Amino acid sequence: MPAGKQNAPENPIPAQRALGLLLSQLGTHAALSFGRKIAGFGISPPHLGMLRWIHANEGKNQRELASHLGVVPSRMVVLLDELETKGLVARERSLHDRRSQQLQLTGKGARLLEKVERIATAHDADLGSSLTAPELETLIELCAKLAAHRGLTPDGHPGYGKRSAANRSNRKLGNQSKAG
Amino acid sequence: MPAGKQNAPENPIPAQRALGLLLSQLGTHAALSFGRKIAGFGISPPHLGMLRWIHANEGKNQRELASHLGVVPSRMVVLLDELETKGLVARERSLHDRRSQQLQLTGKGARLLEKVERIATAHDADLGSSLTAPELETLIELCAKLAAHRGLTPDGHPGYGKRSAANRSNRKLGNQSKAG
DNA sequence: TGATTTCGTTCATATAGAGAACGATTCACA
DNA sequence: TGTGAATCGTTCTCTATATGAACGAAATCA
Repeated sequence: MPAGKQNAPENPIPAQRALGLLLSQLGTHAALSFGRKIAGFGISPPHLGMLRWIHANEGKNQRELASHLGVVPSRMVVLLDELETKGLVARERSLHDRRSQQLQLTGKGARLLEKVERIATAHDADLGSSLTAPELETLIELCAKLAAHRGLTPDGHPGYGKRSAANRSNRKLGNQSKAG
Repeated sequence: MPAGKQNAPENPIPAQRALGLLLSQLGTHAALSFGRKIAGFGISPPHLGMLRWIHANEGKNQRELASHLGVVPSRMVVLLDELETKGLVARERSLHDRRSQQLQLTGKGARLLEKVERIATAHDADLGSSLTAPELETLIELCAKLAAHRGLTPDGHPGYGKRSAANRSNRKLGNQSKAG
């Protein structure tokens, strides 16, 4: 489909077939387009991940949330500030340990989460709309297999800090962004 | 492996099966881990994309490179400065149009590209190492199908600016990063 | 009790990316 | 042929994202 670009001497894997490149493209596309869909609600994909976790783990503190998501505590403060300012999440000093903040969704937060989950579901359906049902099933299965093998669990998924769940130990990176 | 997290009331698509989330996770993981592998050479994945394109399109100018990669011109200046400083790329004022800069790889750049392509090939192999050969073939095929349907060509792939090839028109986004 | 650790926070800093404006040049065309 | 418009690359400014150091308050250890 695209023209021009025939004169490549060496021949590494043709770009169309490079798994890493494909995944990077698709992942970025999926995340950005989803981000656009929920931007109107004033939240970003990272925020959604937080809302989900808080919803499933009411009363846990910031530390736990941060480590599940692979975010540094100081960053978590900012992200939570944003959600709290919008009235979606409430921080409450724990009675047992007055250092820690217990997190919970507000009614508004819970309602918003529900709405956004519907959008996420529709987004997923849209993403796979060019495949047949069995193809889609296969794709998801293979992706899940890959993710499991790389230690990528639904919690602490990349996109929250460069130290993703799978790299929590690995310090020291050069400069880079995404793509490959 | 991780415990706790059973009490989710509504039930949207279980996170393990959400295509968008999986792709976002895998894509970010693939890009970051690849970025780590080539960081030692002083370049990042975006730089590699540039080297590839320049190699395949010697003599074209920055404008063309920028638009193929979906990067804003002012950003391209910086990225090219980095490659030029490292002696990998040469800018040369065009004789026909003295506004534009013709791009080409230096010998050093070409040699580096070759080395890095080998790493990329190995990286791809590693990514798919948990699948059987036919599974891998299937996965790549399905991903390619998805990518083609979304208008994501090997040129101008996401990871270069938030306006990926597929969104070149779409302005105005809220705040967001990746993940979905 | 005093030393140490933990939690959340602030602050300083770094990086990536977008957009506005600009000088130099080229182009359109009257 | 000359002038206004468009184009190319650049610099500057701003914002978003992310990290790490240091710190106060509180808890825990010894």
